[in-house]
Amino acid sequence: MIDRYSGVPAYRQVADDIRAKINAGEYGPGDQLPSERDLVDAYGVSRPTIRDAIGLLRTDGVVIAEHGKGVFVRSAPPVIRLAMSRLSRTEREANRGAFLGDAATGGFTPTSAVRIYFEPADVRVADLLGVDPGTEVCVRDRVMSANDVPVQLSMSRLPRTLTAGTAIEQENAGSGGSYARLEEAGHRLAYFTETVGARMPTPAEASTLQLTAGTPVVTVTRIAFTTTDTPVEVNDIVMAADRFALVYKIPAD
Amino acid sequence: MIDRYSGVPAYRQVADDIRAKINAGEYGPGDQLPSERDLVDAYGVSRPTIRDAIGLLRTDGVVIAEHGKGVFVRSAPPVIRLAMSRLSRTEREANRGAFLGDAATGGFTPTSAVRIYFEPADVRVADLLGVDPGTEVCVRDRVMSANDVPVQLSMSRLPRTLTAGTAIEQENAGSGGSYARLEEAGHRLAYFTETVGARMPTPAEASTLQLTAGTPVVTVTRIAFTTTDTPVEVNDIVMAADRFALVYKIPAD
DNA sequence: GAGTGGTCTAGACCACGAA
DNA sequence: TCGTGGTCTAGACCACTCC
Repeated sequence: MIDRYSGVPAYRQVADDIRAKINAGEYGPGDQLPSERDLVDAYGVSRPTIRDAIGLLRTDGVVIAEHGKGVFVRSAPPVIRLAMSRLSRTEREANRGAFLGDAATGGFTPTSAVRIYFEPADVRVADLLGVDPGTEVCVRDRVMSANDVPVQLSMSRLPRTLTAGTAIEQENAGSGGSYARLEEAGHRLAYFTETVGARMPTPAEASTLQLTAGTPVVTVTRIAFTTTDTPVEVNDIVMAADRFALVYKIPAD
Repeated sequence: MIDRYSGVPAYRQVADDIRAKINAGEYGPGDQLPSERDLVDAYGVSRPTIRDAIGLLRTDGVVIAEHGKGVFVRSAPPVIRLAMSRLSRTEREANRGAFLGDAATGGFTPTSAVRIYFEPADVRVADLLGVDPGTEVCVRDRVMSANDVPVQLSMSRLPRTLTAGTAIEQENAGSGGSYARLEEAGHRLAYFTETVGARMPTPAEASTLQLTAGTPVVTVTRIAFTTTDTPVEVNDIVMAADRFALVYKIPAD
């Protein structure tokens, strides 16, 4: 099964062969692969080599290993599509904050845990908010869950001059969320910018989002602007890449 | 240095320790880590264990190993920010296709290699384009490079009924790109949707994009719609996540 | 208890890069 | 030539899952 003289490392050949079998449907989603010991016999290499091969497939997100049970072909969870409309005033007036809007669109039961605290703005946040570094900001640090599975982290920061005395500084910001409170306080929102990227999760993110190896995170930095083009909130969002897709609509003019 | 009785695997403790030193600035971006043999002595574990630790940091994109040279702390390449305006008619009329518009925004020298071919639409593409499966589509399969480094893959498909006899079926679609040709042919574009996600690259993608381990790809599926809400193009774009960020503007109403 | 993956060792040899 | 990472072996013992 393994060509010793091809120049391609044995563990790569094994990984490629298993990957090919998965693509060919020989192993379907959820199927169990042969045990590592069986693969040792099948390919005629040592167990560490087999483990290197499986390690490759794991970091690529192709398979998942379960201790004591076996290695299984990964089946993709349903993707939740997040539309831009989740940020619309209509949604807010229907009592939904952004994440609850997501839930309505995505069809899952949302829960969220919030931690509120205050801190001086660091250079990046100050720059994005157009304030001086050190200005006190209100931080709403949230873990959002869909059907009790944590799927999104959100760290929202607003200058405290805007939040003092409002429900934004409460754990429950009230119906329509912080954006609704901002508008009530006279800061009418005009638009948001979202800067989207992706990277591998930090260990902390991997653990709270219960990410399996080989799952990147999508990062969104959302900035809310008022009708006077003043930034009033910067929100750093991290979500599991295998569970979300973001949909944007762009005018052609 | 290693606590044998903590329950935390040795290779994890080593990885965490090195990661902490990087975060603390003890090793800065571009710095070389001690050699694996030195780390063996420093931590008192075997080389495979050290290699497991470094493997973790590699798949997390924290360090890069260079054969024969050493292991280095990764320094993030400058991120190219892609704004929505790259799809505007103004950009097209300034002779720029979407990728050339990206280049103007991102400040890099763009080149691109195109392969044109025709094939029947598969179920997904047919569905997105609103045509019957099997309908012949024109495929523009491109590898885009910035300063001669491949950074983006783009697979654009249009129903051949729209492209027959136009420069879209030529390797060089002409100034303003395929979108300009479509509008000249009377298919005035109204808007695009972009569906953004992320995942680990396939081996083929990792090799053509020259991705180091631990770099995910950002995927964008762009669909172009005409003023009659007819989809005319579906474009699957794959880009290195460490080199791009996508910026979208969302109205608040 | 039997089978699974998880961790770890102490070596060996190879391929690459730089001096 | 020497130091670097890359690959590979043949074991060992542990932790988890299921019967």
